Amino acid sequence: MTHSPERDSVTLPTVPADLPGTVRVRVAPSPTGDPHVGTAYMALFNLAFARNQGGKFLFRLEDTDQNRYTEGSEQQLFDTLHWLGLNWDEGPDIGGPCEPYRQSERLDTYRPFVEQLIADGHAYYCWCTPERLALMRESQRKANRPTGYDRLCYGKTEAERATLPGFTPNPVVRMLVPEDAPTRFADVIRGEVNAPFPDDQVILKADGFPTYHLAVVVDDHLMGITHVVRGEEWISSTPKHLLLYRFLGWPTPQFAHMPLLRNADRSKISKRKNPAARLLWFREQGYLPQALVNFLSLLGYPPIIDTAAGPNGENVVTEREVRSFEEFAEDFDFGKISTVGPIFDMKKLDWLNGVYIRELSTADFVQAVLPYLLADKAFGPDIDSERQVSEPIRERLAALAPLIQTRMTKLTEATDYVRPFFSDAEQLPIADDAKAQLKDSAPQVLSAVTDALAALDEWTAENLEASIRQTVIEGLELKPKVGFTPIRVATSGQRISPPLFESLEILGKDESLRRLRRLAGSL
RNA sequence: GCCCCCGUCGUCUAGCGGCCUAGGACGCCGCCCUCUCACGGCGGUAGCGAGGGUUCGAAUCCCUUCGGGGGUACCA
Repeated sequence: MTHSPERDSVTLPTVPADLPGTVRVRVAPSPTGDPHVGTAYMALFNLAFARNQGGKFLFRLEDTDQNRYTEGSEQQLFDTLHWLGLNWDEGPDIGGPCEPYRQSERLDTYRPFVEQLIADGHAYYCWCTPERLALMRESQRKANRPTGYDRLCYGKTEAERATLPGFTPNPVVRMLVPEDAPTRFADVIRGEVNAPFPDDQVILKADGFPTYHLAVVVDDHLMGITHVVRGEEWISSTPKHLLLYRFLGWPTPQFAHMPLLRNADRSKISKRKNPAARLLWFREQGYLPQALVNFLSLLGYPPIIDTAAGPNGENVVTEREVRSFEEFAEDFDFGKISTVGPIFDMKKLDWLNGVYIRELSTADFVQAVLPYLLADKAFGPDIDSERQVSEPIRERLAALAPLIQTRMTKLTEATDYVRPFFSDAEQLPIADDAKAQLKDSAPQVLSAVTDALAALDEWTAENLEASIRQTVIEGLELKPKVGFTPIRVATSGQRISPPLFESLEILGKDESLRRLRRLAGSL
C-alpha cells in the first residue's frame, strides 16, 4: 500500500495478506425491510462474474443506518438469496478472512481513517444543524444553483462556529472536495462515464456511524474487492468514492454500473408499485428459484447464442433463453450487458416457470409442490405439516404429477387440480360453473357410464377409455366433448381437470362409481 | 432547478457502416392436435422516438431535439 509504514504500524487496519481469488466481488445489501429483487439481481451478476473468473463472491451487510434497521431482515436476506442458490464464499453467516462482514461491527475500523483524513486536511468537522442545511439547499435551488454544502464550518474551531446560527454541538465529519476532484471514470459496462462534481459529503455521522460513502470505500479496499458491481443509481456518487481512494492512497477497483430494474411505468422498481419488488413474493406465488434466476439473467443480458454451420455452409444462429446459472456464468461478459433499464414484466417469468415445472422429475415435483398443498390444506383440514403426509398420499401425488405438471404455470395452481383427489365423494364440492355446462343428456350419460364401469374388471385408464367411448360415443351417439363432460364434473367437481381416464384410474373403482352416482342423484 | 445516465416490436433482446425489405423469445391472434384445461406443432401481428448531418451506403458514427430514468441526504 502507498501510505507510510509508520501509520500502518500504529493505527490503520490493512488488507489481510493472500486473500483468495484474483477477482473479488460483493453484494452489499442493507437490512431495511424484506429483501428486494434488485438485491438478487445484483447478487446474480456479481456471482456470475466471480464464477466466470474463478473469483470469490462476498456478502457484506451495510447496516450503517440505525434508523432504517429492520429486525429479521438480515435472516430473510440470507434465506432468500440461498433459496435462489446465490451463495457467497465469505459473509456474516459463514465468516471469512475479512471478518467482520457487518458494517455495524466495524465501527473501530472506520474511525482511524476518519482521523487520518482530518489530519491530512482532507476532511473537517461540521456543526451545522439539519435545519440550517435544509434552508441552505432551498435557497440554492431557488437561485437555480446546484445544491451543495457551503462550507460554513470549514476552517473554523468549534468555538468560532458556535457564535454563528444553526449550530449543534454534535458535529459530523465532511470530506473536503478539491477543485480537481475526478468526475470521469472508466466503467466496465458503459465505457467512459461522466459524473457530477461531488459535494462536501458527510463521511461520519453525528451518531458515530460512517455514511455509506466512507464505509463502502474502506470495506471494499480492506476486503480486497477488485470490481464494484452495483446499480446505476451509484454513478453520481462514484466521484466521492474515487476521491476517498485518492485521499487514502489506495488503488481504485474497477466499476461496473448495472442498469436499474423498472416498474411498468419505467420508474425504478419499487415495492409500492410492484409486488414483485419483494423477493419473498416469488416464493409465495409459487415460482421456482431456478426460473427466477433464469429470468433475472435475461434482463439486460442476451440469451445464449449459438452459431453453427448450415447445410450450405451458411451461418445458422440460434438463441436459447432457457439456461442454467452455470451456463449463464460460463458465458458471462460485462460487455454484453445492456445499459437500458429493463422493465420487470413477469410474462416471460411465467413461461419460464412452466418450463421448469415441466422439467422436474416426479420426486422433485412432489417435493416442490408439497408446501403449497399443505398451506392450502389440499389433503384435508387437519393435514398441514409434511410429517403428516402419509405414504399413500405421496403415492397418489406422484401418480398425479405427470398429469398436472404440464398444465401449471405456478406451484400454487396445484391445489385446484389435486384437492378433488383427496376428498370423499360425499364431500366433493361441485362448482356452479361446472354444473352449468351440463347438457340435458347428462343424466343418461352418468347412468350408462355407471353401469358400464361397474362391470369393468381391470380398472386401468386404457380400459376405462375404451369402455366409456363405447358407451357414450357409440352407444349414446354423443360427441366426445359432450359425453365426457358429465363424467369430468362428477369426478372432479370442476370444469377443468387432469385427463379424465387417468383421473378415474387414480381414484379407483369404488370412489369413481360413488362420484358418478352422487352427481346423477343431484341432477 | 442543477448534474448524470439511457432511447430497436406491448415486454426481454440480437444488431456494433453494407449479410437488415431489422432476427429470436415471451405475450397476443389464428390454425392443427384434442375428453376440459394445458403441453406440443405451424402460421400471423408488431419496432429502429423525431429532425438534421457524415458516407457511395446508416438501426449502427456526429449534432440538435423530444422522451424516459437516476442523483441531488447526518438513506443506502
